[in-house]
Parts: sequence; C-alpha cells; structure tokens
Amino acid sequence: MSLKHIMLGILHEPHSGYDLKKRFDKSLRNFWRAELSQIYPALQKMEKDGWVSSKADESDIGPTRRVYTRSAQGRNELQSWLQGGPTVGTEKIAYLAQVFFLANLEDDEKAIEFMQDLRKHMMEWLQTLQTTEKEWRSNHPRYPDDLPDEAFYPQLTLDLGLTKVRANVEWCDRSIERIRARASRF
Amino acid sequence: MSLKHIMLGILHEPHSGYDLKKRFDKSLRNFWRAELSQIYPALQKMEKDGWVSSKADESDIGPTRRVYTRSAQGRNELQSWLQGGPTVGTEKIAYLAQVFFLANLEDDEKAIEFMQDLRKHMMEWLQTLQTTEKEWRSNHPRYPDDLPDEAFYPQLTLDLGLTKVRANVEWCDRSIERIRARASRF
DNA sequence: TTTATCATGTAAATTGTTACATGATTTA
DNA sequence: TAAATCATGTAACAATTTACATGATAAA
Repeated sequence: MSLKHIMLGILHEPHSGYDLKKRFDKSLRNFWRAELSQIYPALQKMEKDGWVSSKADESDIGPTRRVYTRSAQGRNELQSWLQGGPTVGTEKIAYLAQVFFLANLEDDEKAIEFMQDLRKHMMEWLQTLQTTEKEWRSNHPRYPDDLPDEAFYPQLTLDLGLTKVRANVEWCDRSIERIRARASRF
Repeated sequence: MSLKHIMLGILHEPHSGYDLKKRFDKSLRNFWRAELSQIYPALQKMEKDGWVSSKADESDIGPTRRVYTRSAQGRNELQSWLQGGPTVGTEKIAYLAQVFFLANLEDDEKAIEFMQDLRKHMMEWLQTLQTTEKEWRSNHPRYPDDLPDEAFYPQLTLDLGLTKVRANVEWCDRSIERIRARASRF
C-alpha cells in the first residue's frame, strides 16, 4: 500500500487534505497522483489507525481546515515501508501497451502520428521537469549535492525523471525513423 | 480502461483466460500485469458487450477450455483506443516514491542499502530483457528492423525497456556515489 | 506419489476515478 | 460580478489484489 505511506512522508509537517493534494500535484506527480476524493477518506482511516493526529484549524477566515500530522506510530509505519525494500515491477505503463499493439492501426502513417504525439507529451513533461530543476538551482546555492536530506532525496527522483523522459524523447525519434525506413523497404 | 484493450490486442488470435495470463507474464509484464481473477471476469464482461466471442473447447483431455476471439466490434474498440492517442502521466512508480522519502531512514547507510537493493532488482530485470532479446534475435534473421509488424512494434517496447532499465542501473550507481560523497562532507 | 501445470472461476477487500454536493473567499 | 481558488466531504462505480475453492493431468 503506497498512497498512505506517501502521505505519511509528507505529513512530517502538518497538512490539510487540500494541502496534500497540492503537494501531490507539485512535487510527486511524476510518479504518483491522487485525487481529493481518495485523500480525505485515507486521512480518516489513518487517524483511526493511529498513524496521524488531527486538529481543526479555526483560522481567521474561510471554512475550518482539518490539519493532520503523523504520529510516532506513523513514522514507524513509514520506516517499515522503506525498510521493506524497493517495490519494483508493479508499474503500469499504458502508452507502452499501446505501442505494443500499434500494428492494429490501419497503416504506418497512423503509427508515426501516434509516436509524434507521444514525443510531444514527453517534451512537455521534460520542460516542466527542467523548470522545476531551474527553480531548485536558483533556490539552493550548491545544487544538487549540497542540499539538506529532505531536498537531496527528492532531487534524486528529479534526476532519474529527467534522464528517463529524455530517453523517451530519443526513443520516439529513433522509432519514427525506424517505422519510416521499414515503410520504404519495397 | 487499458486492461480490456490490451486483452483485445492479444485476442487477435484465440486464447483462453489461462493463455492470456501466460502472455501477460511472458510478453507484457514489463509494462502491465494482470491476475487470472481479473482476467476471467473481464472476459465475461467483454463477451456481454460484444467485444469478443467464445466457444468451449472440448479438447481431447482435461478440463474444458473456453476460448475467446475478438469480434469486428472488438477490433474497432481497440482501434479507437489507439487513435485516442497515447495515455501518458498516469504511471505510478512506487520505488521512486520511496526514494523521495529516504531521508526518513535512520542514516545514509540504510539509504545506500536501499539503492543497492534497487540496483539488484534492475540488473535482474535487465537480464530477463536481454534474454528475451537474444531469443528474438536468434528466431528472426534480420532482427530488429525486418520483423513483421506484429513483432516489430513489440520490439519497440523492448528497445525502450532495455534503455530505461539500463538508465535505472546507472542512476542507482550515480546516486550511491552521491550519497557516499555527501556522507563524507564533514 | 508428490509436485507442477492445466484450467476456471467466486468472494472479499482495497485502491482508484468520476461525479455530485456545498459554501466561503479572493482575484480579475 | 463572474471566475478561480479555498476547503471538505460523500456516492457510485471501476479496477486491482488477495484469498478461497475445485479438480484433472503430466512430469519427476
């Protein structure tokens, strides 16, 4: 179960459900996304299980926020998850499944369009990652190796993200060329 | 909805639920896996919706197999899925979420162990992919570009798989070095 | 004769998505 | 004043996993 453990990771510092959603969208979306309708019930369950505690934040104005923080038990739970070793091989990559069956399109031209579309998505993704990197670089004097732990490990995931997305773009280019070359075999 | 569309892709040729499971485990596991308990109900739904037809295979011996083939409507459904363009950004990569929060382990040594464990997984994965590639190479004279469509597009996914898994291994090595370097800053 | 493989399913629980419902505050 | 954002949730549905249940055949 990853979602609740990810939330525990964020809840090192107090967050409302709404705050959590923003952190998912801003920092984690490259490898995990979650909707508010999943976050709110998860928080309730986590509180029932003693992983987090909450208090109503009767702030100045607006609706009352309920702010959650992880408990000692929650921290143990997070550590067990990490000590259990990496969770590998459960990824579902829908666009690769699509490429696998691309022969079912009418002709190679359609397949090329698919790959060009995919390349465009990857380029957009690359640009958001590069923007994130620029922000980090300008906020930290000796980026990327002299970051505090709480930023260093996230930076590792950004590093892999950039590498992978670039590899995807190159693979799209390579594949388009190969499809073209095949199409002109005769 | 990807699972049923992937199944439609396979059901170009007749398969039982059991056969499908084997294809998932053999050819698709790098980007999608499915359990029999999900496959059997999915087949029933697909038949009810007219995507596939089935017939009981009262074979020579053993339990009666129910063999499914996609219908014309099923083929259309698959084409719509492909023509809808690539499904991107929905991937969940649990091990990256874990790396993101690795600062929650007691010390850097534990984080290094995590990354070494991850590297081992990636190396194993790389070896199964390389074995697959060798098999394809020996079964096809002019691998990889002169494959028939039904094998060429799957080969594209193998190509990216190899690239990505190698990138993961290198990233693990790089990260372990960086963690070590940081640990000896003082 | 035991283990692995063939073969099909159901049940229960969990996880995740989409739609709905409500209402305040802030910005353009 | 209209749209965006803040804020919390429920309901219904869909997808997925884990456990259970059954029994035949093939290989070691």
